[in-house]
Amino acid sequence: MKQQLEQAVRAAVRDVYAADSDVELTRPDEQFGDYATNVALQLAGRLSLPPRQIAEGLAGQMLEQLADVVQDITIAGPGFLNFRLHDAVLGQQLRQTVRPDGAASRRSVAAADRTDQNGVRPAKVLVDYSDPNPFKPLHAGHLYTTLVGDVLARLIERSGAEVVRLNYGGDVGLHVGRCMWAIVQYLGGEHPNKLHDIPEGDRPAWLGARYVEGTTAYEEDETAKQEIIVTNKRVYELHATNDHDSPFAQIYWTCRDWSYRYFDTFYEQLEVRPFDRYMPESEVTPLGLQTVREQLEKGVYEESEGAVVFKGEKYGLHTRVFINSAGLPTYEAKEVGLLLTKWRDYQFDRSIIITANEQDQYMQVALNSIEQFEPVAASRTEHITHGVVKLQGGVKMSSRRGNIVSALDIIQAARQAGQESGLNPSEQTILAAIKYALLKVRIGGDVVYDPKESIALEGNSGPYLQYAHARARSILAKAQTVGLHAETYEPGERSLARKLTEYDEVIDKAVAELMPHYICTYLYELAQSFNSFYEHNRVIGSEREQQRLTLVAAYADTLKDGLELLGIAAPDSM
RNA sequence: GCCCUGGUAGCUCAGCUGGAUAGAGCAGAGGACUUCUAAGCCUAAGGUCGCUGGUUCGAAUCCAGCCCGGGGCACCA
Repeated sequence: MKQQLEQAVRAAVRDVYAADSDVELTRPDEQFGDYATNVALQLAGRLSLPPRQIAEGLAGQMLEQLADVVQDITIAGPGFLNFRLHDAVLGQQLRQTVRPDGAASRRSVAAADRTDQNGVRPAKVLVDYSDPNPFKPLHAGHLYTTLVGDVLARLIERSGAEVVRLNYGGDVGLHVGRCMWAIVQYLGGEHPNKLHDIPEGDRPAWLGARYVEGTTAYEEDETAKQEIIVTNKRVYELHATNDHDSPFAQIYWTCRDWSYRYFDTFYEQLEVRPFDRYMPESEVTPLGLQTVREQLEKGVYEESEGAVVFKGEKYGLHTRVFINSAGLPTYEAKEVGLLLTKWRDYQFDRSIIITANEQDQYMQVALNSIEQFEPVAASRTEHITHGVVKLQGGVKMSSRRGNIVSALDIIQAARQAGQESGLNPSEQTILAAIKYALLKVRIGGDVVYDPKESIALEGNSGPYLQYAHARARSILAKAQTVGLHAETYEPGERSLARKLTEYDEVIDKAVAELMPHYICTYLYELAQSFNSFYEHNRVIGSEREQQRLTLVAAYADTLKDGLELLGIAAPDSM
């Protein structure tokens, strides 16, 4: 519908004024119509004509041509053209938008997402997110980045692309050295059998405590620091020699496994989609190291003070170390290995990496260096960054100290707020509260998380929308049948119908820009629109029961589809 | 110092590829209701869109400079 009207406007502009224009229809305030365009205002300067006069010329041309679709075209304000659809057309549009049988069948957007470069097969899109490091605790930031990644992957899937969910994690590197050092200290030497004494449920917390000890020792104790550096090297060697047998290696593999199990449990608890592949650093590091050395000879990288660096200054960036003076790869070299491994294994059409924005500049340097020798893979890679999660009240929770807020603390805070509200929400509702609260704000900036507000049943919250959905289902459950559609609408019905037809446009925009908060905003507005309709219009027992039930059903299906796209469950009753 | 981010109502945020009176929620004020889940509905109040210039018929939106917050700037990730 939108495209059809846009074409009609473009054609009219061509026919009447012999001009080309980029026409983008918008959704105006309801009092004006169903669709609007400001094309007359844009043309006014070029044509040296008053905008309202241009609008009149266009309206006259289109009115006849669009008679089957549009009941009127009006001109308002400085020269906006407003279109109002026939009720029957709106009803037809609604049937195309909402398909109760298979919500997931809705198509979407951008050809670039839907197909590969030649437009033949579905595009293969890699989405790399969450990326927790084994041997380190999951903090609030991991919770956020996991939810963002999960929903972006869902959005891309909705566009028809084939999505591969990747989880990259640092199972080698200084943080592992720190933790391994503290583990060995704790065990009183390299005694892997002593690990069995630690109860299964305590293991994540136990590893977290060791990590904090190792970090503190590294910063405060010079002897420990030297030992940790040695430990770090031994971890790399263990991978290089494929050592699974030495006592040190046994400790490493056992604890690494604990970490991965802990991550899996976490993802299950969050009810996010499972990952298709874990790509631990140890797996990509050799290729990264080798590539950086090769490109060092070709002049992409340079030696400086014993290290191998990329000088980003000529590209407006800064210099970063890829291989340190001890010959060990830094995160940068690992990133090279990661990207090349992705490229080798998937030949992706698009690769998206989601991280916190503190990695923004570093990633630019890494990508810029890769562009010098693998330009296609680099150009198909996008880095999306988000901010930091803060608890209401301004508590920071990011550093690698021991005073961080863990991911589970966030869930616990929501649960507690739920209990204090006296409503004892289900786990499903607690998850809805957290997910919606974090996803409703635009990705990019920091997010302030307020447990009380998130779990609140009034206002723009996940539980509110779950309830709105359950309410609609309950009306439908009371009805015998649901009508087919309406040919005419009363004003209250029409408003809701119009709002419902915006759904596809909102999804398209959310997918195209990878901005899930558009969906949140829309769903909330939709619920408000429905509540207002419902307050003023009797459904069951009304003369227009069938027409209204159609709207209720379309509304419930739309809410459910939208919530599920956000990874939020929509139970039929609450 | 340089680079990246952000600065919209008391609080938390939408709006930012320029357009019709700058929108929500929370908090605070008022109201309706013998009815399908009131977790709702209706009404009013609340704004120098960080500041100053510029571009434009038109700027919260684009450009420049400045102020304030967060992050990053060589061997951590």
